[in-house]
Amino acid sequence: MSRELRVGLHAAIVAVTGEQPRVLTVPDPAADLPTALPFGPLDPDQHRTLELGLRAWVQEQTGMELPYVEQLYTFGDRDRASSDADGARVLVVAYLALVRERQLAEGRGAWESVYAVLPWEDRREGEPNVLRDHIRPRLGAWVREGADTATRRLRRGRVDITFGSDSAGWDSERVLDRFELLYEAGLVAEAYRDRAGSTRAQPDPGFGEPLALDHRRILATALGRLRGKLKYRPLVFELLPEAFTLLRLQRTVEALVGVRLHKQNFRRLVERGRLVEGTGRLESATGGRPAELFRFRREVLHERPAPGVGLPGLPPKRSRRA
Amino acid sequence: MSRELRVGLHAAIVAVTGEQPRVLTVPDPAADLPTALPFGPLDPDQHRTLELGLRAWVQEQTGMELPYVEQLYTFGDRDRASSDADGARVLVVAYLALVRERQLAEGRGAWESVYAVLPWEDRREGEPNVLRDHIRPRLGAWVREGADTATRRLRRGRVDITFGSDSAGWDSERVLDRFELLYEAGLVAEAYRDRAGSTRAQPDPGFGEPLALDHRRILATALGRLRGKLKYRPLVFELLPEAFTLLRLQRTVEALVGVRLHKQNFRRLVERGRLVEGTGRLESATGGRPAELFRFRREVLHERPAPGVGLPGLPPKRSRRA
DNA sequence: CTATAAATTCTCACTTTGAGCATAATGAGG
DNA sequence: CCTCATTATGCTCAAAGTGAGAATTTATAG
Repeated sequence: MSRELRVGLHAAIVAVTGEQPRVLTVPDPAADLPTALPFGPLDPDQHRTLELGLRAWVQEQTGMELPYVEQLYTFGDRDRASSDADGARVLVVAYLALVRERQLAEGRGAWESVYAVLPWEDRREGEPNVLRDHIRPRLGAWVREGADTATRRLRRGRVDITFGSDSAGWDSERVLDRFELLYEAGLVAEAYRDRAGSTRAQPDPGFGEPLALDHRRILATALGRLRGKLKYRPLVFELLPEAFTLLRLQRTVEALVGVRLHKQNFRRLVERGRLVEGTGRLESATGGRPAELFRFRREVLHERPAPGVGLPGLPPKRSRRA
Repeated sequence: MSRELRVGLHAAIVAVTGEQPRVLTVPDPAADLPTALPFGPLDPDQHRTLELGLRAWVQEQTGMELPYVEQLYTFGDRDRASSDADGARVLVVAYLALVRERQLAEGRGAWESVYAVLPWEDRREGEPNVLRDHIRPRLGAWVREGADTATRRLRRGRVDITFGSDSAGWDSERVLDRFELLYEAGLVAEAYRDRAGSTRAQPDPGFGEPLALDHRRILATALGRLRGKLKYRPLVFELLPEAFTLLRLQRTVEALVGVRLHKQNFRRLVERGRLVEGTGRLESATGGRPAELFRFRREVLHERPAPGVGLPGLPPKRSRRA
């Protein structure tokens, strides 16, 4: 007799408010951890498609309609927070959704800062201290702990390629690789949950706020996908109001990618790509010269096959000092 | 009482032999259609991860080990060839695998040409006739059939952006978009299977060989993903022998992307990216001057975060005449 | 009226692309 | 042996795209 099989639909709903990327969280139903992403089981009878099922659960738990939804990945590891208390096998189908910032009704969830969950991903002010002071040293230790030379070289290679080094730069899209590496190295709280008798003590607080279940992994997948897709699809505009200044657009991209951009070159890219058009109106609350308000040119969707914001290089502030 | 839920693991196993991309097919177990991709149900007790389950099924059905496997997408539409005969709800988790060309043991599957299944995707000799003579006209008809002006404009936009037009070029990665459009327009055999009483007669033979179940959709997803990823990951080398000439490398990329490339520029990209290194040995069966044999420089994986073959433009043969 | 903060415009050197021409090394046919 | 077809490999050049930063404009806060 075969074990029972269930499928959960989970949503990383992302918005950007006040130059911070945020993710919508709800109280964890299991209640031993504070926050979870909205999720619920697929109902084979009611839900005609997976995405409709997801929308139904999000609607029920947060009252929210989702204008943009995209499937991320299906997780099914047996030993990784994906089996129920009653021993059923549970698959997790994870989705990314993008919404504009908005108020949430009481008790219908809260916006959690993405970088509170994944602190090492925000490099807008240069490499964050937590990376230099906590993460890199402990990754270094993990490399040295490798049983033999081959293992150590392999580990060193993985650390370098995911977290960057002198030779290889920081690849903003490798969010999931970085999280998985921290998980394998036993540096994030999830590692304790899954392999109870781990060798280490509780991880440093700097290693980010864990979420319920596998939800931090889902968030990492979502952020990585979002960062990658930004470059060739005009997704940012899902996160912005109808009219916005170019600086606001830039700040929103920066918030997501976790890196500062060169202002003039960013504008050049956006304008050359004909992604926006001026509205004539001005925004005067800028603290300086008023900025023109722009709107997204929806037509690009019918003009070029792969429009996107692209990423000009960052100004050489406190970077490249790994 | 809830309907039963099952999960199928399906593999698009791709190789390139003789300048043709191929996909591994096995006899369809249901036997009313000739060929299917290898697949089998997830066993919640035996399969520790989804990928291991997939490998087990492929091993059993084809005797093949898979060096490279990547999850593609999870399909779960209730009304689209994804529910079993006995009425259970079935999810399909689709994977892409890459292997080197090899002989198959008797009755352990056969290599089917990818472009026999998706003929409109091969533009190496310019836009294929089937597109001009059959597909575009019927898509045009579908556009005109739209109930109102808005619908027609929307349809026209979708056709232009997926199949290209004067303004928008051909985007080789939109393989799935194209298949889905043909499905919606009722031009591929799958559309008949799913909505029995369709308005149209059988589709033209030029619309490609259907596969069992939803497998052509999976193949379209696989090809699109492969085409996209080729540009920033060194996947081609999974499909090539240890040593190869630069022309062979180029032909393999061309076979997958379905487009001809400019030879000198292609080489420049490959060499500047330091993706390969010469072996000193020569291949003399070229029909002209012998070519040097190269090998993949595995080190790039530890040097740059996003190496890949990139795509120089195509020579202006019979192109851009949509 | 002046300092400060942004917004907007321009420049400029440098790299990367797209295309095509030129030269080199084979085997086949005379 | 000589010539040609065939493919490999090198080289050039203009056009377009990038990275960095200077200069100019128009607000607001004293």
